[in-house]
Amino acid sequence: MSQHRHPGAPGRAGAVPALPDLPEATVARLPEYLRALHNLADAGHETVSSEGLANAAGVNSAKLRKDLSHLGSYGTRGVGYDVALLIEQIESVLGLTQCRSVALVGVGNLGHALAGYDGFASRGFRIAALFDADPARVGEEINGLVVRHVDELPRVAAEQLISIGVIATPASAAQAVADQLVAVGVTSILNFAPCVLSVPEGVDMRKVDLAIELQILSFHEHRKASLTALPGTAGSALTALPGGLAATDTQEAIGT
Amino acid sequence: MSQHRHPGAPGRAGAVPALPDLPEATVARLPEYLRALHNLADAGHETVSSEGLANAAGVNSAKLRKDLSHLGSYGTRGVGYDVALLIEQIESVLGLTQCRSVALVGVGNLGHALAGYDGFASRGFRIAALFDADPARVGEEINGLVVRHVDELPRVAAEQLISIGVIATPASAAQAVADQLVAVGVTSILNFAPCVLSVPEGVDMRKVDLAIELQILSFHEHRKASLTALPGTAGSALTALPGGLAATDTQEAIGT
DNA sequence: AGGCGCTTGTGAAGACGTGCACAAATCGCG
DNA sequence: CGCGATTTGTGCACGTCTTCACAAGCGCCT
Ligand SMILES: NC(=O)c1ccc[n+]([C@@H]2O[C@H](COP(=O)([O-])OP(=O)(O)OC[C@H]3O[C@@H](n4cnc5c(N)ncnc54)[C@H](O)[C@@H]3O)[C@@H](O)[C@H]2O)c1
Ligand SMILES: NC(=O)c1ccc[n+]([C@@H]2O[C@H](COP(=O)([O-])OP(=O)(O)OC[C@H]3O[C@@H](n4cnc5c(N)ncnc54)[C@H](O)[C@@H]3O)[C@@H](O)[C@H]2O)c1
Repeated sequence: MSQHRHPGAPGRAGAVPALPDLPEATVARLPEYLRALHNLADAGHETVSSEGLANAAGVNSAKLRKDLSHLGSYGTRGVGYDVALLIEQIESVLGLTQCRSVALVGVGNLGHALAGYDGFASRGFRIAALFDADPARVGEEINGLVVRHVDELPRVAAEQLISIGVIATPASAAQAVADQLVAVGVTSILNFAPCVLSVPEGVDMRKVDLAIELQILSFHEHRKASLTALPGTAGSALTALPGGLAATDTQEAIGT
Repeated sequence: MSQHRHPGAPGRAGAVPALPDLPEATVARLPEYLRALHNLADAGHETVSSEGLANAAGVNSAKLRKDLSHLGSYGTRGVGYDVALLIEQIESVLGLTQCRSVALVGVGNLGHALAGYDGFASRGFRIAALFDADPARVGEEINGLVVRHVDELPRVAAEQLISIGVIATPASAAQAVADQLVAVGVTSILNFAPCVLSVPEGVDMRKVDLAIELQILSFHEHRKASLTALPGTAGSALTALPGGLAATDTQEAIGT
């Protein structure tokens, strides 16, 4: 992945924050830290050690410290990190201090679930508009939002600034929708359709593909099966645990 | 990620296939190649060059060749790869030659969408059972499958071999559900709940988290905004493309 | 048969990510 | 005031992944 290293960009940011050019792997973990921190805050913790937070987020403590050090975070040696302060810092870095508007295109099977999901608002994202191409769906109201025809996208985008576009149409329509989103100035897209999309430089694309996840799991399942076929050691994977308690130390396969 | 290198395991597999211990990054891309290959096959192509397939899958051609070389694939120099043969090879490596049964736990907002999704069957996965804890949902029929109470999991799992468990419950119930799945012998789990789950060694866990994807996009959006604030060069990201055609060469940010 | 163009497979180098291990810093307590 | 317990921040080494560049192989055309 050679992306996100925009070539001619000078290392300095505009005004106050002085963005320190975080490693992509770190960025991908910050949201997990953030969720763990919110849980800790709700539980009444004022501070947390790197070990504690790492456990709560399911990562190595050294990795966590390095990640936080990248954003110049201030922990106190011998004590740990101030939970509230760290939440503030991470939210600031992730750009979550302002509420971001999301446009959802394709209100079918999956689109309905997404439109009704409350996990958006709780993290500072607001579904600003719903679009579909099917006249039968246009006008339907979901969660207080009316489904509009996708042709109205330019007009709606002109009214309110759309931060992120979400594509939940069939794969055959996804590229066209992406082009439309880009045309109205959307520079971040999350795609649920199982296909590759081309977008111009400067537009960020992320993809969620259920089938791929299942196939990766299938591979490991296949591999485990052919390993238990004959080796003398360890066939314990198939036996259930004694109690219902899972071991708290292991966590496997987070390809992300 | 130190996972998937099971320590004591000898390098040799059981019988025929001689699994060559693929790099994890390669495994994650094989499903994409597979989809691209199916598209090519449907379009009537008999062979494809690494360049052509790489384009269709949205990756670098050198990377694609190295990936395929890992599974000992036989392309022909000067010609390319036999599409049908390559499909067969990849499906065999991914363990897709046998149909895998999936158990879905949590038939709520998201669970309904998943249960009604036809992208499962088309890739060799079969939803074998639906479970929920809410008595009001038990008995409901979705897509020809009856929702059962989650307490019946052991009995159902004994009847049919479950390959993969999918968790679509609220986060508060996810760990308990994971424990139950592990207890009945499931060794691969796909989790949609926004939380970290502990599973014993030998069980593979993958996670799909919408909120994390949005927050990563938010970060890049934030970064782009503070870059366009003052630098003299390149403010072209905001201007729409000339036609509706997207450039075919760039693709950004696939953290997966 | 021979040459030519095209494509694969891979060695090597570099970029990136991870985790250990330890010095430096801070707090609390005697 | 000093000391020990604790925890952060990071230098360093290692493994993984990516990309370039090119020799070797294949088919086709003359
Ligand atoms: N349902 C799932 O659980 C699931 C899971 C993973 C991925 N997906 C993928 O998500 C996408 C949507 O899945 P779904 O099950 O909701 O399909 P669906 O057919 O139920 O919904 C698709 C919706 O998109 C609309 N649409 C079609 N063309 C459009 C266009 N050009 N502009 C705007 N809207 C348009 C249709 O009218 C329809 O309402 C598919 O690509 C699917 O492969 C679905
Ligand atoms: N809806 C979305 O678009 C979306 C997107 C991303 C992630 N998620 C996550 O997916 C999960 C499900 O979301 P949802 O919108 O479908 O929620 P939901 O509340 O609509 O559905 C949850 C279902 O799980 C069932 N359930 C609760 N405890 C259970 C248990 N112990 N065993 C079995 N079933 C149990 C409930 O009865 C309910 O039917 C949540 O964790 C959510 O954060 C949802």
